[in-house]
Amino acid sequence: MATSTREKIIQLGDDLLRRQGFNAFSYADISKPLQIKNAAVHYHFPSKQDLAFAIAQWHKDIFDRFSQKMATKEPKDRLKTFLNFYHSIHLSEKVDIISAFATDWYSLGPNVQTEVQEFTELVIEWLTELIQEGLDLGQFQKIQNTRTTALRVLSSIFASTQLVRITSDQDFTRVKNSILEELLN
Amino acid sequence: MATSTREKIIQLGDDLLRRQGFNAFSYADISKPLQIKNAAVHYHFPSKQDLAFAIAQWHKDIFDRFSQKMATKEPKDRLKTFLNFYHSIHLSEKVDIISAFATDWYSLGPNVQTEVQEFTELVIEWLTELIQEGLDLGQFQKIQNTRTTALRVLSSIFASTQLVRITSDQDFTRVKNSILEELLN
DNA sequence: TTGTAAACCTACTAGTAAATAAGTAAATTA
DNA sequence: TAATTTACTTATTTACTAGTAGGTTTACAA
Repeated sequence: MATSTREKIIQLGDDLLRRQGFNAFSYADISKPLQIKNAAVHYHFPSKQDLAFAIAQWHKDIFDRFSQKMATKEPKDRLKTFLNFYHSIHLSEKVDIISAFATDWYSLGPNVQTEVQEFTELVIEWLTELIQEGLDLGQFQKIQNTRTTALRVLSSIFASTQLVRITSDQDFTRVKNSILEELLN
Repeated sequence: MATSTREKIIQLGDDLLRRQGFNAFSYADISKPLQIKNAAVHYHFPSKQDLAFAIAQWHKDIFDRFSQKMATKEPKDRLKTFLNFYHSIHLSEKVDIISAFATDWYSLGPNVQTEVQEFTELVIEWLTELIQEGLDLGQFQKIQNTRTTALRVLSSIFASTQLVRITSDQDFTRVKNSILEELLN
């Protein structure tokens, strides 16, 4: 399956956004590795905001496919897969896309912000439902409000992808296991 | 008490770093509001790395004074003060200094990274001790490993300062209260 | 075969970035 | 009081930034 230039730009842009931040990479950082000219990137994404928008959209699509594929699995396994997904992010020296957008929030145009908000709400709702289901099935322990728990799982895990840049790899595993232990019976 | 230009630059730099990110502000964003010339900023901080270093150092000093002032108070109150401190950060549309540095990690020189690491370890250790003391005094419930708990408190709270940029103010209060409830008897 | 549109490239602009050299005024020290 | 240091300014450099105008190639459709 051949990857289009457009797709390659999005993927590389995503990589740079999450490794270095929105204001830390330029169109040259994209065009050089892909061996195309600067203007070619501008052809696909006239402005950097357009690229940011496409990256946000891309993540929405990926998450949609992910949640559909996971729909049949039980809450416990869904949570584990989710946490493992973040583990792979942290190993690749990137941060979660939500926190990447959050830190550069005031550099983003309004339509990008809206797209990111929609994506984030999608993830929070997915986690909230997962937790509710886990409670109903007796797989999870009774905790607090489900949205609050979802928020804490999300923020713990994505702060960890940032924090371990400063401290150590160990600390990520620690937090990850602690989330599981806290929820699971 | 007159604030020196040097001090003003650090404070404004800190503000910009935590509101917009390291790569999103320029020396002009500092010199203009202070009504000095660009070169004056370079006089105090020859390179942007030097400024970042000074900001990190500044936070170490502040935290030192903070922890000394708090030393006599009991764990429960120390935790509350700590959480309230972060609440004020989030209200000012800034993020925690640790997460600000973490996101721009690969834009920082090695000496700045070391300084940030030292500061972060300081905060984690302070939190770890606080939790241990709280346990010993019977003010906190038995949780998991103390460092793990410290990491989760820290990452929850500082991810929240980012997350609420995307979602809502409410969500911050939710997480903050949840941390307290979880620990307190 | 001609027309057209997609996917580029060449070449450029205008603006901004960090950083520096050299000069100056005021305060501090010898 | 002379020398020096501190805290700047003016003026400039080098490098890079996002973004654009206009030309070229390729493929596909009429």
